[in-house]
Amino acid sequence: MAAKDSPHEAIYATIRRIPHGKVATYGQIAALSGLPRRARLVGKALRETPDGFDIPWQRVINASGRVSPRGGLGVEEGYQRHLLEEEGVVFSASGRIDLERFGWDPEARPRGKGRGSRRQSPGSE
DNA sequence: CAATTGACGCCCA
DNA sequence: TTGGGCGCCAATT
Repeated sequence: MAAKDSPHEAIYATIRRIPHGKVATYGQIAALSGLPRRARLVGKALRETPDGFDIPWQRVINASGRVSPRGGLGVEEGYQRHLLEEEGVVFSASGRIDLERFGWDPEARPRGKGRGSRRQSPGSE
């Protein structure tokens, strides 16, 4: 395959490590991939990614906590939402996700034997 | 080489 | 809170 050490690979790798039931923003992915301000590049990379790819692209959303319109065509906007709901992610009435609860925390990522840190928010719900 | 676009992010009204 | 505008950086035409 392409022997390209493009940032694409780093982006995919970062997205792959997003835990189940959580979501990350483009800027988050970009930063973790070593691309401080290249949130758009992440989006571009994902756009190049065909449906059925082995990465949880559905967990990638924008900083607004909403799924990106993706240009309007391609897949129904409800599709991504459905996938996230299946993972346990809850959408607000406005169609937004609580990044406070479902936002992936890269700093809290257990490595090695770390067991879990639970970022449970005492929210009202 | 220059201009335009873009699965974005942040600030202001 | 929601909506609109400007900015950042790279890729594409």
